[in-house]
Amino acid sequence: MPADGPAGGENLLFLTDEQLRKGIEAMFFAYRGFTADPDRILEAKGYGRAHHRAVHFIHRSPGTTVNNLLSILGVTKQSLNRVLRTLIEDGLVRSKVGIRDKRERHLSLTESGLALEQQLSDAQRARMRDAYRRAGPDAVVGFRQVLEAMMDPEPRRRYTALRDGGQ
Amino acid sequence: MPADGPAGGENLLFLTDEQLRKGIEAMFFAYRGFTADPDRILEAKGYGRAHHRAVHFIHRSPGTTVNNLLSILGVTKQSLNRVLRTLIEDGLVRSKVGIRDKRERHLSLTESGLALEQQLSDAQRARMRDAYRRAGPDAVVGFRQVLEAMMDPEPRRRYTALRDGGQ
DNA sequence: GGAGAAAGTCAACAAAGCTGACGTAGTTCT
DNA sequence: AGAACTACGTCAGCTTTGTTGACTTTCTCC
Repeated sequence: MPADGPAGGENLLFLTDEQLRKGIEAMFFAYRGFTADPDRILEAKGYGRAHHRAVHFIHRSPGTTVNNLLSILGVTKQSLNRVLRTLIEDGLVRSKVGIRDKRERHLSLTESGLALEQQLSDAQRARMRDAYRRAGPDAVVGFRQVLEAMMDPEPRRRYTALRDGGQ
Repeated sequence: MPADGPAGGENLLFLTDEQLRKGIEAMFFAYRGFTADPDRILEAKGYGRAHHRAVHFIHRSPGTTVNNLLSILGVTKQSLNRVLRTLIEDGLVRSKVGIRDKRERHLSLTESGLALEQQLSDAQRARMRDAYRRAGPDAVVGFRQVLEAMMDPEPRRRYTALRDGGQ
């Protein structure tokens, strides 16, 4: 046992506090890089990260309801409403009264909304593509596995549902 | 060429827009999980994520100066100062006037500051450890590679310097 | 010794989160 | 038909954390 180190036989060096600390800091710095490009674009247009998230998820699920968006984003309706109102006023998002249930509002992107989404996701995908390319396919698989394991159960359920089914 | 798909020979399926979109969303949901546990602890004590970051990096580099911390965190000194002031008032952080240069303040954690840091990093490491364990060592290597490739150059330089040298 | 740079502090403002209360329209249950 | 519930929107007010601008103290260099 002494020869195998404190872990006692298995190779668990990747679970040391030091390794975990590095993972934590990597997550911090990487997330900042991940949001940096969209942040610059958004700032120039007077929007923030909250607008980006709304636009992204409306784009992914056109016709989604406010309530639906709320549970994906995990914010209060007052907070989302503030963002949504400016997006609708600026003509980037369309809100249509539901047919079956008229209490619901179905959200979708307008032409200019789609244009902004394109611009934002182009920038973010470029960053992601570059990282993927430099790290290689095997690393990408591992990357996704760890991220998925790090999510809370409910977002994970939501994520994996879209992961494979998403076209 | 048609048999190999549009990429033309290489296996670049992991670079499709759809794959990249999944990576982007995974990053979003995972980061939320990543910060969830510390956020709960902090909220109970009346602190926010900014306090966590300050405490973390002071812990990692005791005796660091305000300016140094500033460039790691990438915020304005006024913003950091507000956080630092409450931490000092509450007796979690110690600020010592520099000996060689009296303009500088050297920061370090007090006993109770260390206790909070411990509590926060325990929670965050537990989450990270669990994710690592479930994904396995190979996945962890890939995870770190992609994150590193996603950072902006300057944070990456700073990160890799600490990555291997850190104790 | 004086000019200017550097480190840190104070004040005031903005974005985006939160809670709580309330209104309105539409749906469902009894 | 009436009561209860749901979806959405809004007002008011608070917090955290980012910003810029103005200021003091301290050091460095000419």
